[in-house]
Order: sequence, then structure tokens, then C-alpha cells
Amino acid sequence: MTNDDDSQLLKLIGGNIRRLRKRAGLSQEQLGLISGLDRTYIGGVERGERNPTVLTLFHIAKNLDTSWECLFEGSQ
Amino acid sequence: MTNDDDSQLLKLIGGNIRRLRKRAGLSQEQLGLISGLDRTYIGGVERGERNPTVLTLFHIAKNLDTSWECLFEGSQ
DNA sequence: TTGTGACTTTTAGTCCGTG
DNA sequence: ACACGGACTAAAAGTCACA
Repeated sequence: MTNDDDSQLLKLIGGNIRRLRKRAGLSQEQLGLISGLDRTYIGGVERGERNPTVLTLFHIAKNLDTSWECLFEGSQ
Repeated sequence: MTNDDDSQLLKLIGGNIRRLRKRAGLSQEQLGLISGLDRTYIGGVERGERNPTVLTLFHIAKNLDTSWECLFEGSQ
């Protein structure tokens, strides 16, 4: 079901999140706390192992003070 | 869990999808067929009643020949 | 052609831990 | 501070009959 294109997209988004999180000086746990998400889940997303919903991504972006464009940077 | 901001975002995205789908001259059923999704599911997304995952949205966008920016147009 | 409710199956997301 | 796993619960995926 999850093909190569898909997993590459998830990895791309995850990498972007990780980069933005570090730029913000946050740990996975801190980002999880302010976003209302579990620390292990944040880690999974960053590694491209999770397929988050739009709203989850929205909450993460909001707490990283970033926009959709930054999250999807490098795709398409 | 889903607050006002959230449901408004889902409606915004859904509205964008609907607009792009009509612009492409497709019915919900046609878009569903080429995207591998049920037509009722497409309808639910367009009405903002579903909280799709990144990959689901990705598949829809791909078959509408559009980009992330268009899907999120109007947010942030 | 689309809206809607009810539904089952799958997965998003949590919480406990380990190295 | 993070990767990773197992067991769990909430919610998304996916389908259908009918309006």
C-alpha cells in the first residue's frame, strides 16, 4: 500500500520537521509537550515511519512557527 | 479534540480540493476511481468531515495535477 | 451526481519500557 | 536526548445502501 513515492515523501517531511525543530532549539520531548503529541510519535514522524494526519501536521507546524511550504520543502 | 481552528482548516482544504476537482472537469466518482478512493470518501474530505493523512492527501493532489500550495491556499 | 449514516478494518497516536 | 519495541486505545480508512 505504501509505495516508494509515499515513503520518500514521509521521509522528506520528517527530515524537514527535524531540521526545523533543531533550528528552534527544541527536543522531541519538548515539541511533543507543546504540540500535545507523544515524544515517541514525534520521533517516528521525523524518521518517516509515520503517516500523520493533516491536523497533526498542522499542530506540529504551528508549534515550530513554520508554514506548510517549509514542511513540504523539496517535494514536487 | 478537533477545535474550531482545526475544522476550519479541514473545510478550507476540502473547498480547495472541490474547486480544483471541478476545474479539472472531474466528478467525485471519477476522481475516486483514478485516486483509488471511494467517491463517498472524496465527498467527506471536500466537506471537511474527514481528517485525511498526508499520504491520502498526496494521492488526491497527484491526481488533480496540483501542488501542496494549492491545497492549503488560504491558510496561514 | 452528491450527501449522509451506519458500519468494519486498519492505522494513527499513547504509554510503558529498553539500550 | 534519541531509537526502538510491545501492547494498547482512539480515530482514520474504506465500504455500502439509500435519499
